Amino acid sequence: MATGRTERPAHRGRGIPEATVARLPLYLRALTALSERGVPTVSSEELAAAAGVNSAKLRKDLSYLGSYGTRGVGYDVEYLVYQISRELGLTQDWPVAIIGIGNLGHALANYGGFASRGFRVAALLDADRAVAGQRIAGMVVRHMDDLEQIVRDDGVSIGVITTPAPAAQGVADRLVAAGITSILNFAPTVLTVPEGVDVRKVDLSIELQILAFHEQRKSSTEPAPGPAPVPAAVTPAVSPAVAPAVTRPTASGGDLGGDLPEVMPA
Amino acid sequence: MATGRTERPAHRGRGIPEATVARLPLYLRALTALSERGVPTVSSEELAAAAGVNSAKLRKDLSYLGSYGTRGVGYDVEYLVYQISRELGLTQDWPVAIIGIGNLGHALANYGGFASRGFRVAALLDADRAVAGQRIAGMVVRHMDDLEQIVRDDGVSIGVITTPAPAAQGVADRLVAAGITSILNFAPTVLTVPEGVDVRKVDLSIELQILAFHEQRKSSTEPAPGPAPVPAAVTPAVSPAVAPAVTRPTASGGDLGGDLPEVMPA
DNA sequence: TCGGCTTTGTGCACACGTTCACAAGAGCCT
DNA sequence: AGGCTCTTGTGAACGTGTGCACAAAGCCGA
Repeated sequence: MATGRTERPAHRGRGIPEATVARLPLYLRALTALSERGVPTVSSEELAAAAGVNSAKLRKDLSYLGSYGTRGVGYDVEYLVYQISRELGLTQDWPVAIIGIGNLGHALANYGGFASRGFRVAALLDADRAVAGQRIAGMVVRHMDDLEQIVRDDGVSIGVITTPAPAAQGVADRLVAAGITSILNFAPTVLTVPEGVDVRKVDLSIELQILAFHEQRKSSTEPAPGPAPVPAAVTPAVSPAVAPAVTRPTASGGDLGGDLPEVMPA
Repeated sequence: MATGRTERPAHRGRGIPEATVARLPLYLRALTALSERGVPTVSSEELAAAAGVNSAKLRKDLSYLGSYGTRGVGYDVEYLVYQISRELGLTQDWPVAIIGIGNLGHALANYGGFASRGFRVAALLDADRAVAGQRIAGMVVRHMDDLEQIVRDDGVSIGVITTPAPAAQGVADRLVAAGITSILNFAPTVLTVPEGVDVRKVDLSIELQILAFHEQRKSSTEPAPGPAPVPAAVTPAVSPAVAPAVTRPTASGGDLGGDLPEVMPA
C-alpha cells in the first residue's frame, strides 16, 4: 500500500492492539474452515460474519498486519491463513507443559484442540506421586520434582497450571524460575509474576458469575419496568449483620476453603 | 455529570460498565478469602493488591455499586461481600445444565467450585445413548431428547455447552428454544443466537494463541533492547505484485518462510 | 480506453476504559 | 476543639477500541 505518508501504518513490528491480537485466532479459525471448503477468497463482510464481528473492525484488524487484500475482490484465504498464522507465531512449535493432572488437567491432556495449532503437549506433571507414573493421553505423568529438567530438556515455553488454587503460585514461581515466560492459569487465584512474564487466566466461575449478573438483570427488568427493589438506600456499613447470610448459598459443606475445591476452571 | 445526583450514584438499575462487572467476581473472591481469615476491613489499596488491579480502578468499580466504604478506614469486608454478591445475583440459586459429557464436560461435572457460588449443576446431558445413563458426579446423565423437559422442570437458567464444535450451534438453538437466555460455550465455534440471549465463550486454544503471539514477540525483541524491534518483519508487502502471485504459497514454497502451517482445529 | 461496480483501507468522531490527583470526609491524638 | 493522618469517591486527562462513511484501487464489460 505505502500511502507515502510520513509514518507508515506499519504496526508491523510492534503496535498491534491487544484487542486485535485477541481476535486474530477467531479469524484464523474461520479462514481455516473456508480453506477446507475450498473457498479461494472472502470479502471482509463474509469473513466478519463468519467470525461474528463487525466488518469494519475486521478490516482494520487485518490492516495492522499489512495490506493483504485486493480491493473489489477480497482476501485470498490461503494467503491470509498463512499471514495470520505467522503473525501469531503458529508457524513454529510450542511445547506446552500441563501442571496438575486433576479433572481439568486430564481433560486438557486429551483435548485435541492443542496439537492442531502448533501447540504440543510436551509434558504432564503432578505433585502427587500416585498420579505421576500413570499414562494419560499416551504420555507418562512426571513428578513435579522433574519440572526444571523437563522444561530445560524439552524446551517448554508455555506452562498450563491446572492445580488447586493453593498450589498455583508455587508452581508459577518454579515455572518462572525455570525460565518460562508464558503461563495459562486455570487456578482461581491471582498469580504474581515478575515483569516480562505473561499470564492469561481462564476462570469458569467468573464467567458464570458474569452470566448470572446479566441474567438477573434481564429477569428484573423485563416484567416490571419499575426501578430496582433496593430499599437499603440508608444502610451504612455499620450493620453488616445482614450480610453473612449470603456467603453460603448452597449448603455445600464448608467448601469455601478459599476456592479450594478442585481447581477446575472455576 | 448530566444525571442530577439526587441521592445515589444511581448506576443501580443499569449502567454498571461491562469491564467492572467482569472484575466484581475477582473482588468477591479476594474478599471471601479475607473474610475467612477474619479480616474485618480492607483499604482499596489492599483489596486491589489482592485482586491484582489498580486501586483507583477498584474504587471506581465499587463506586458504581454505591458508597460502601468509610473514608479513612476502608471497606467492611462482610458488608462488601454481601453487596457484590447481591449485585452479581449470587444470592439466588442458578441451576446449570451441562451439555456434552466428554472430557471437559466430565471434568466440569466433577468440579466442586460450582456450588460455592450459588451455581448448581442441575443436569448433565449427552447425545450419545451410551453415555446417557452413566452416573457421573453422583448424577445420571440424561439424553438430549429430554433437554426441553429438563430445562422446564428444573428451571435451568444457564446452559454450558461442552460438545464438539459441529454440534454446538444445534444445541444452542435447542437451549434457546427451551427458553434459556444465558449460555457458556466451550466449543470452538461462533454461536449465533437471537437478541436477548447472552453467550460467553471460553476457548483454550485462543488463549494459547495469544500467549504464543506475545512469546514470539518477546524472543524477537529481547536481544535488542534499543529501537529496532522486528527485523524479520518480512518484506513490506508493498509490492502488490507479490500477494496475488502467492495465491498458493503451498508446496511451491512462496517467498516467505516457505512452510505452510497445516493448522486446523477440531 | 473509459466509466461502472465492488470492496478494501483508513480518517474521523465517538464511546468506553484507565489512571492520576485531589478535595471531602472520618477517625484519632493531643 | 483543633489539627493531623488516612482513605474514599470522583473530576478530569488520557489512552484504547469501535464503527461510520468515503476515497482509493482493482476488476470488468463495452
